[in-house]
Amino acid sequence: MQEQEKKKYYITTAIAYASAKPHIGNTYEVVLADAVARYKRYQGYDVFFQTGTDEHGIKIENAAKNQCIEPQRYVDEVAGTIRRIWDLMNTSYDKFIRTTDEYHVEQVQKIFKKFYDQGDIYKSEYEGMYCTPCETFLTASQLKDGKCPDCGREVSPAKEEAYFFRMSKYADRLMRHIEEHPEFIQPVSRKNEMVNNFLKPGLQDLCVSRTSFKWGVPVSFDSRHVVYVWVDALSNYITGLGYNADGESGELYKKFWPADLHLIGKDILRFHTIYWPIFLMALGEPLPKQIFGHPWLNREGEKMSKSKGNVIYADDLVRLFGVDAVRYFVLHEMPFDNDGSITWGMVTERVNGELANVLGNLVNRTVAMSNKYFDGILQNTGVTEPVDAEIAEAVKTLKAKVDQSMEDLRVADALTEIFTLFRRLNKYIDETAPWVLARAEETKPRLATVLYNLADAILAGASLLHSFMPETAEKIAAQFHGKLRGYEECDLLGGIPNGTKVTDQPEILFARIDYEKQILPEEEKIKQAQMAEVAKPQEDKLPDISIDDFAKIDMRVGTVVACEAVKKSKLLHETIRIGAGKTISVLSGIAKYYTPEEMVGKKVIVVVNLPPRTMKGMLSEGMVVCAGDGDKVVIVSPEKDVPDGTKLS
RNA sequence: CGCGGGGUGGAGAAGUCGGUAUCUCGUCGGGCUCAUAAUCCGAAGAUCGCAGGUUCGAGUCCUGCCCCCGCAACCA
Repeated sequence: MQEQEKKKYYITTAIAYASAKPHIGNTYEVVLADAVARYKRYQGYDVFFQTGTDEHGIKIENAAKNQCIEPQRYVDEVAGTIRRIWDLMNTSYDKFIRTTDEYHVEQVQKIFKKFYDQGDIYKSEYEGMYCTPCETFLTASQLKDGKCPDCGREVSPAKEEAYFFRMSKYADRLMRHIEEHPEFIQPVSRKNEMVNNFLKPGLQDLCVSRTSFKWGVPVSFDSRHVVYVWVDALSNYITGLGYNADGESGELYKKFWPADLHLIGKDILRFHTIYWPIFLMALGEPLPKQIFGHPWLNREGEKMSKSKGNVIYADDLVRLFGVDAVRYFVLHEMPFDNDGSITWGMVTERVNGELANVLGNLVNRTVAMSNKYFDGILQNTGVTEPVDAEIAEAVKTLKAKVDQSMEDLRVADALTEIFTLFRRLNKYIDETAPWVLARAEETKPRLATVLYNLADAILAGASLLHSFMPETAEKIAAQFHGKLRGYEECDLLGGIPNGTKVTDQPEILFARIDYEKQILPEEEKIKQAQMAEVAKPQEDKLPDISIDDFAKIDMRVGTVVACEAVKKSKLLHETIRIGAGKTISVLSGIAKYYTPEEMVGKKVIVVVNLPPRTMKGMLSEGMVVCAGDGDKVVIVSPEKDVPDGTKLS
């Protein structure tokens, strides 16, 4: 970079929805952004890193109602939790914006008005399914079994007055922008998805206001409406910098907008690559330079969910492994465009195999030898061997490699490169065999240089590591009583002054962890606690019925005599014997939980007096009684053997 | 034929413009003893989902098929 003025770099994460405590998958995004932000600062950029919380919407309104508190109090609490976790992860954000902040609300109102005045927003009617008790509109995709996902009750079609944004007006311009800026949507594989699925078929106008709930930014010229999520949430990227829709924007805005990078989850890529640019076009503001939709961190292929007791939270991880171990894990373990995976066992393996064995042990043995052979004094005597050049070369090329990886946002690769240096240094120790050099007086000068080189190269590596694991890098520097190096000199050796004394009390950077003893019991505890929390009593008890109502249900014991999976569905097709020579055909949505083989021979309970129904072209004449909900389903069987056809009462 | 993503040694991944298949973990054998039962070296192990095709040559390009994962539908 030239000596001129520092280049600016504005990076944001998506703002976190303040309805619940974020799990490690959500936390990953901020850590990733933090690593990028820190590295850019290290390279000399003037960085502004913004994150925050999205605090409006019906979900929050309802959650607050359930706790009998004001929505504002509710979001204050959750936003506090979120910010505490971001801080716990040692993220270096410059600004934490909340969509309930006054300046934000004011600007959102102005932006909305401006769109309306320009004719980009018009009033119409929103049609959809409506759940009356919850007072919520639901899209087809939100419905669960055709019913309300929250209360499970019937929904009915309804209309609501709403404002819409005329997306079509800007679609061509956006399409052109995307084609002309191949780097705009990252990873590129997602670009086609957006273009083919949303732009090419023609953009639908977007509903941007609601009257069905109150907890949102009021529309200034129509008090029955509140601004619906996207205009509100996306605007944070400019309001946080002091954007002013009808006047002079603040200095920060002038300096930092447009954003260099919006780092978001792949699920909301559509909103950031289509709606957000169009809003900006409508405002006459420049578009962000790049939007990166990162993959998800899953739990061994499954989604995290409390009812499975497999949600992993950042604070639990930090308690058991330490901040930098968690940062290392999420940054290193995430592939570039596939979803990543996390388990307690995997984190343990990484901590032991890489942080303790490769890095921690390297620092430890280097410090220990310096103390043992030279009372901790580092001295470059100039006695070199050809192998030293290889180390110098490794240090020199490391910077370029990390630069390139970070440029491509391949943060995991950058970390791998740094650890490749540490592995190389472990090898260097074996190649030079300091303990052999220590045996004779005449090889002592060589020994001194070897230890000096080691310390020197470790410091260089630690300097580059700082963006990813700040605490660890500083701890390493402290052990050598040295300083982390600036970007300009981190690829050069010889930076340690001769005579520097290393610590005589080496600290273990990462202790090895015994999974069975230290982690497993904790993991179990956490799991139990989550499942207990989810097991809700009373609450969703159905209305009372009479004994007569119950008597109307004809349930029989049956035996599955044949069973096959129905192709391309979640269905199993069972043939069930419900009496001598009498069988019925039943379809059940349990293919995810049982294989056809294990179903055959099972005793089940069948409801036999339901009207037959056709699914996937096959007839179902009854229903197998199961226990459970969407996440876990088990078949109910009689506790002792009874003949098929036995009635339940 | 719903949309999208993916199938590479036991596990997880890399593989840019087609040219000897790479890394980490694990396994086995060996070395070393400074170090956190750490470290270093070596070996075994992949017909790169299957079948065709283009090519002097394909994990990499084309066609068809199979399987897995999200989302949608179905889930009496």
